[in-house]
Amino acid sequence: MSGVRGSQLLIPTLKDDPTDAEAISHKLLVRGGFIRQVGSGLYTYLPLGWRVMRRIDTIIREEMDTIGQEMLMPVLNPAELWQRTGRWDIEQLYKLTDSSGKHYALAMTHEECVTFHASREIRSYKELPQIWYHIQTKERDEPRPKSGILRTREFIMKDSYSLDRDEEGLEASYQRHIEVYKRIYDRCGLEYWMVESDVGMMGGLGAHEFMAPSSAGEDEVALCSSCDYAANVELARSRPRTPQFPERLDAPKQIETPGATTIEALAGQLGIDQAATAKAMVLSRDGEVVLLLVRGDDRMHELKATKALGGAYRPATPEEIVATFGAEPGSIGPVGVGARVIADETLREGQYVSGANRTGFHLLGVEAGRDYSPEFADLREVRDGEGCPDCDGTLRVERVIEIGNIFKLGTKYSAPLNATYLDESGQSQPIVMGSYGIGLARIMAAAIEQGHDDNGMIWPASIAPFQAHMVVIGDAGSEQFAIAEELEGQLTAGGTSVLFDDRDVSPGVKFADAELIGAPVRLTIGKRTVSEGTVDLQARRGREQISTSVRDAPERAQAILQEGA
RNA sequence: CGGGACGUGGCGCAGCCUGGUAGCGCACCUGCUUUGGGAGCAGGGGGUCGCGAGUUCAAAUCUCGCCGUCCCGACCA
Repeated sequence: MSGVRGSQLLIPTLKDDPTDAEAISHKLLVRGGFIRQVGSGLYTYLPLGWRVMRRIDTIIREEMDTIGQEMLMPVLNPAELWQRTGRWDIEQLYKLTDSSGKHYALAMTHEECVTFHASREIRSYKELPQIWYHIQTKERDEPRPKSGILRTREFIMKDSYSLDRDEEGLEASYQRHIEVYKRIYDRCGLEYWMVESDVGMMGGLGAHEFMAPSSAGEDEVALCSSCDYAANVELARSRPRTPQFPERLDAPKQIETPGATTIEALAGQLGIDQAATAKAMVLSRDGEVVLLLVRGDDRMHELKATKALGGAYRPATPEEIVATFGAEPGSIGPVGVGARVIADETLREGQYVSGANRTGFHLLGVEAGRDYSPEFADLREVRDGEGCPDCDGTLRVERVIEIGNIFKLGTKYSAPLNATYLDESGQSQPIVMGSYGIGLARIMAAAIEQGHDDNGMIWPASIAPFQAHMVVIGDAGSEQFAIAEELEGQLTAGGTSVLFDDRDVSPGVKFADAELIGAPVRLTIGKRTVSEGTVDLQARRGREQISTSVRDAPERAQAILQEGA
């Protein structure tokens, strides 16, 4: 084994940030010559980028092999499989027709395919449990690819599927995945959290996500400072502060509130706490007008509202509002209305100011249960600094990149695709399934988002494209070159991957590229070090350059790599 | 799908408002010098200005349409 020569490697680094890149990982990957864009949401991994992907791939494979069996399923799937599970109509699913008129889907994930195989190959409880996985290209017609490789239309995913006889078995497979996932992310040198997540429209029995903190992320999670509560804000709960209620009333009292059409104006005019008001939002779901209420100081969370309503909605038009409530927006409330009313859980107790359904008027002392009878649901968005729902701690809200997810599917797929087994008594039972995904490129991007400085990337040793970057100042045939080759041999013999930069460019270019590419350790061999019998060694992560003897250099380089994950 | 921006040698940009046939930096090629922080000098190559119509004697520049890319939002099994 030997290192890779810089003169033989495609290293198309750029001095300037690409115009259309926003995320740091996107900028650095393009600048460092790791990726190039082919079209919207479509990227080529150049040699440097692909080296990183392969190292991530290897880590995932090594860990997954401890619990599952690797296989490979096709990207192209017959339409029928997707029609049977009802997923054929998903907009993000690419559909195509072959020359004979048959319809196909480009798989966005492989529940259908796995379940198809399970239905044909699994006969008996004696063959369960199973965990099958593959690492393969996924296709999704993303409405809006973004942030470089963070959201693309084609990407490589490790997806695994557990087959169990019952929920107890599923729970065990789920736990085994959690342990394996933690080892994978630990080995990749990422900071991450496991959080409760929404099961999505596919139902299911529960789900978690693995989230890497980064400002480039698309999701937000709520984390408790003192216990292990951690949840995606899509379903996070919290203890809101207690409002300062005005004096209790035996019945609602109508008051004139001219021009007070916002909570801020209303609370200001009445001189009360915004949290002592109820904010009304009028929505339309399938043409039905529905009134949603949250506390005045809260914001409605759109996904929570969607779940409460049972599907997609739109804001009602002013005409619909006037027709339904007999008053204009800004004076709408729940008392005496014919429409469906859904109130946030915070409104169960206490008396709130709400619209009177008479333009320019509000009601004081409105009480759920007494004055109106809503459905209750969790509708409010959790905010940074609120109390933890499980303990006395405080929640903080952090932006994150989703680097993996795990779902308890139950029989969602096995039922429609007839994946069953015979139990001890000869009864046919549906297989209980789980599905588990990791996006390789997300790991790569998250590692950069979490490890970079002004000069470039700072890779964890475990997934770096090269672990050691040798800057050789001198031509082939020089004394520097000979010493560098000797060091290269020792490093590679010790299992270290080496980029031997022998390019015919100035030293400044080599140093700049070394920092951009971000190998965790850099060795510099020049005339000066040769005359002293030394090598200059530098850890990429903010460390001073040290001078060491040629003999000690490999060992000291190894030591730096050990520290760097 | 709604909103915004952009599209000019490989990359980053200027020129457009006020029409007159394209320029700068980097990169690239050749030669010489240089070699511990994105080298110097000299010479050189490369662009039907995203595409299509229109206005005009004349369009990178004005008008209309389309396409592409990015950003915000919606969406994200």
